[in-house]
Amino acid sequence: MTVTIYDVAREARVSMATVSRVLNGTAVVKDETKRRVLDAIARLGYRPNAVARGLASKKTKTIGVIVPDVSTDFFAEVVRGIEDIAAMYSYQIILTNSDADVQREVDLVGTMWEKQVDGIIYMTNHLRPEHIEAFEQAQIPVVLCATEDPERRIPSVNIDNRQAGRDAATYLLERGSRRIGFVTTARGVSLLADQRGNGLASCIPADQFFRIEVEQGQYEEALPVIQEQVKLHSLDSLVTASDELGLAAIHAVQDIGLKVPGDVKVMAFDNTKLANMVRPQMTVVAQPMYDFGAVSMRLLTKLLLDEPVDNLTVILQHDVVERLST
Amino acid sequence: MTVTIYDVAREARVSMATVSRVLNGTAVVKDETKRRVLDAIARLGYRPNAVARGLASKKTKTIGVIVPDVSTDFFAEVVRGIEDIAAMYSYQIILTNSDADVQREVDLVGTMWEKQVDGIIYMTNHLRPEHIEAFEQAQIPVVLCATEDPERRIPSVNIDNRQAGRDAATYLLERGSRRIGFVTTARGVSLLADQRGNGLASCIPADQFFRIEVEQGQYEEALPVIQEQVKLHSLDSLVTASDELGLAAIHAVQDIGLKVPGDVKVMAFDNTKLANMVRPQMTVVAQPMYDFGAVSMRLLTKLLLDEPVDNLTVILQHDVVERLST
DNA sequence: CTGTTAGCGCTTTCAT
DNA sequence: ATGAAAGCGCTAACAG
Repeated sequence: MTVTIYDVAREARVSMATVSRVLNGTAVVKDETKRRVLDAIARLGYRPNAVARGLASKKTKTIGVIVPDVSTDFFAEVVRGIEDIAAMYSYQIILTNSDADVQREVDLVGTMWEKQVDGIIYMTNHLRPEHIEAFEQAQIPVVLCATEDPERRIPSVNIDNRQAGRDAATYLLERGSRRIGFVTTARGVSLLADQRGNGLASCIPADQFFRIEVEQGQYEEALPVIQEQVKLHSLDSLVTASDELGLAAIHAVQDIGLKVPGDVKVMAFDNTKLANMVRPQMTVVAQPMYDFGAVSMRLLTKLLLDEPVDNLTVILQHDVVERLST
Repeated sequence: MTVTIYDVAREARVSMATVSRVLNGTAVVKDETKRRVLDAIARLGYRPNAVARGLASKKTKTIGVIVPDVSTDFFAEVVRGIEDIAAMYSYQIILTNSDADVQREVDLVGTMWEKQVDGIIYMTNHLRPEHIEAFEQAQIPVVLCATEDPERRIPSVNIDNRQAGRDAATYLLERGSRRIGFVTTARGVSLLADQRGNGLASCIPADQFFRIEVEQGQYEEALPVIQEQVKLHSLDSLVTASDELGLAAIHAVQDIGLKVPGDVKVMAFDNTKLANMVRPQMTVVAQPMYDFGAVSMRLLTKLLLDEPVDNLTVILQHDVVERLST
């Protein structure tokens, strides 16, 4: 039924070891012999069994990817970046969604362990001791992606979120903003969002800075909250933790009869496709989402292939992109 | 270093077979013995090696997912549906992007074969003989997702795209539309889009129907094309193959000084989050994206677990959702 | 209810 | 340059 390396060996009149050698390029094989083997492989339609190979070699050529939710613009783009580079290095990815639930995240590391993945690319809102412990127990190389380990124990790829917050603040302050609202999720939910908030707060006088919390960070629920806060505090500017919230901000402002950017400036984080597709097009602090994934995966390949790595915590550049909402 | 089933057996003073039994519930084990085994497992921090298990049992509990591009709203949502149900049945998914390239798609089936996946969920714009051949060669159960096999050889989950096209046409015709443009990708690129187009065309008099082709189907490139065609043919309605194109349609119309829906009605396909987040909110033919994935995966589990299946080609319901753009 | 024994299909020494 | 043989860690008969 299934054709194995034995069948190929017999067909080519060599030993299975030789077949393995031409398959993996592990050692020099005489040209003539190699040809015979390749012919046999083609004739039989042989495909090496990666599971058997994985058991024997203890390398599976698969990478575990743990992400809060792929269906999100941001992470979908990151995952694309991961998969592209993985494919380039002949790795496949096992994708799992954690919904940012700590218990589930830890369980997933266990699953990845059982699957014997060669490495893990890990995204979460907030790295906890439980995560670190799970990584150590599983003994699998991990790269944090768009996720920060404040103590730099785990390799990671990220931007400088605090600086990004400061840059947003500076941008607005320079343009005369004096009552700035920061639309974000509840504190503690996302370390990154909190850091951006801290960056903003560090540049803006306390009496000019207003934190606006939207539980899930979704468009629908954000609209009324933002409207209320803009009116209540007579805000002249809004910074949002995501493009989706940015759009909510624009609409919320418009719905109470004010103009963007005339009455209220709106500046979002991320720069997904959405930012460019709405009217007015949004000024954003752009994040290199695809690169988060691509660079993380590249870093992981370096770790796996024992290539030299000069820096285990890489900081990608962010970028203020000025458009029409400010 | 790594603890194996042998170590557990020794620690629990039973044979490896017994450990395997309590692990898999394959046979009845005395309570007392089971307890000893479970204790040993906990004490040693044992994790079964899924690769070894896969080699021995010829089942890997992993599913291959081949998708044109996860970073797309539509497919990201589908993949989420797949993964949720997969997790529910203790399957993991290997995710790969094909960019809708036929050669790459065929190669990926080969990769999945090598990885010994238990099944494949397959999405493509246009099913070709090469695909069918690849499936047959690999001998792996396949479920087509949001993809149609006109000859119904392969199990699939889809909506009735022709009917969806007719429904869109009917909706607009009943509301007085007489010059209707269909904004879509080039013919032949996407069978589904073509079928919807056919559905539309079958209900609309030929001299009232205008096909507007946008090469990649993206927002930016669509804007000028749509503007030109709307002016050229004095269109009073636009149907678009995606929400992204729907938004492009709205903006294109507004940019030439016309009103949506006053002067031109816009109706999109899909109903991603976007449709609800733009102004005016878009009337759409809603597709059950999450369910495409979830139902496909569920169907695949039935196939894999030999559960009875009454229909191998399942047609999900679509739905016209009226909002403010028509 | 539990133990013994073959493999699963491949990689990897160790010889030659 | 090539072959022989010993596992990798587990499941699955087959005994008992």
